[in-house]
Amino acid sequence: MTVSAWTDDRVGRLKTLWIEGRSAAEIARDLDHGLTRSAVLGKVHRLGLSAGRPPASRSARAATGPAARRSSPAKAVPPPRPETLARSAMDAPSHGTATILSVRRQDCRWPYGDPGDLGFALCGRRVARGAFCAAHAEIGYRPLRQTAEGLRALAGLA
DNA sequence: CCCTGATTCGC
DNA sequence: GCGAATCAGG
Repeated sequence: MTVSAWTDDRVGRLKTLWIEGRSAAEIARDLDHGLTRSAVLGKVHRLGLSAGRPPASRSARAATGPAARRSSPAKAVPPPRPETLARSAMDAPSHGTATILSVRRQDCRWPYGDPGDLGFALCGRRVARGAFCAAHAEIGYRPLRQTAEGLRALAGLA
């Protein structure tokens, strides 16, 4: 019985992880099975997840590569990119509630203010990923699109 | 050189 | 549908 490597379970996890911004290689490792990052990428594309998802950091590679080099049958060009700011980034608190002494493992460590300042604080919301809450993780961890804009919004500036 | 995603194409 | 190979790029 040759069962497809892509069981509903794995596809589900793939979607989740991909949307979270995990890299293809990382997902391949997480899903286990002999899956390679190529397999993951291939599946991602077949699922149409890469269309408008996380550009990670690579600049949109428009048309250079095997495609352009070989034939390039006018491939689908990613048209709309509506998202302007990570939603959860907007949910970030305007100041912290934890301190260096009170912060626990499950408290977001995103810093507010100058560490040498009396009012220095850490975010303190529940950790979602790594050391940060969901909103701050989006800003602090690489696979973010508009990092600069996110920080700007967070700072309350325009 | 490590890594990233993107694309193609034989299977 | 699948994924290795290959690509451009950081």
